Amino acid sequence: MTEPHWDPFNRDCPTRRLLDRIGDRWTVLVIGALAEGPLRFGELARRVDGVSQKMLTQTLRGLERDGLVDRTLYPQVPPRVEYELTHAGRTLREPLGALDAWARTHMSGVIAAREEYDRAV
Amino acid sequence: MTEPHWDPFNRDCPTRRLLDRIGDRWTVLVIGALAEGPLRFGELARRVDGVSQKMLTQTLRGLERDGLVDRTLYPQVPPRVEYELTHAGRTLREPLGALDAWARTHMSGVIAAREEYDRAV
DNA sequence: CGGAATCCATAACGATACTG
DNA sequence: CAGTATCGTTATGGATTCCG
Repeated sequence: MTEPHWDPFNRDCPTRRLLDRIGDRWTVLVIGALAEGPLRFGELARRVDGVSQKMLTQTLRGLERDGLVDRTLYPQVPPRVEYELTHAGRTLREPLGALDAWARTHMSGVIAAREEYDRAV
Repeated sequence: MTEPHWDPFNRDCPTRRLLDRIGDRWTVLVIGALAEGPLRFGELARRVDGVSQKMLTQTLRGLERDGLVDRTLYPQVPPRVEYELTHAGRTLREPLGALDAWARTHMSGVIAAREEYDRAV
């Protein structure tokens, strides 16, 4: 049986492009916060603990640009802006959920290994 | 039906810790290169196109520290060093493979959306 | 309320040179 | 071969201020 493998070998493979896209501190977290449904800007800011206004805006713009998030402006005063995952964005929930499941079951072991390693050094 | 969701809401959740771990330019690519079996340092460097010696070393040290990669030194001259995924490291192949599958099917659409968005601006 | 614009600190990374 | 050490650059993100 051949093990599954993905192709990280050349600079322009889809995997690298995806990593360039979601490999920052906030993108995955914002998608996670939007996984259950639309949220306003301020709600998002409160849910994703620690994100600054600037980074939240920047992250959302990037996701919008890539067709993963829809932005809806309700022209009121004060303005109301809602963000929600597009269809494409929703398809990301599954693989990201798998990654999260891995984190929940294995991450404590990783932390333990790390502390063990640091003691040895 | 409640949608599956993962918890990105507080700073210390496992998901954030995982993202801190694999959310750099090279870690996921190195795991991918090791997915099929052990490799020597030089082989890894050639496969992960564009990685510098420094970053490859640094990435491998981090993975070793976290118990995801084993390092075996064969005391010869010149030295031979082999890296391979640990059991924990191998369990990461599946969720990362799912992410890669997503990239292969959706990434071209993402790129297209991006170019469309940039034309509009 | 939901940003945009600016400034600044640091972390991430790459290139190069050297070594057991 | 498989690193380590150092340096310089760029990317990233945080804090602050201002605005419709």
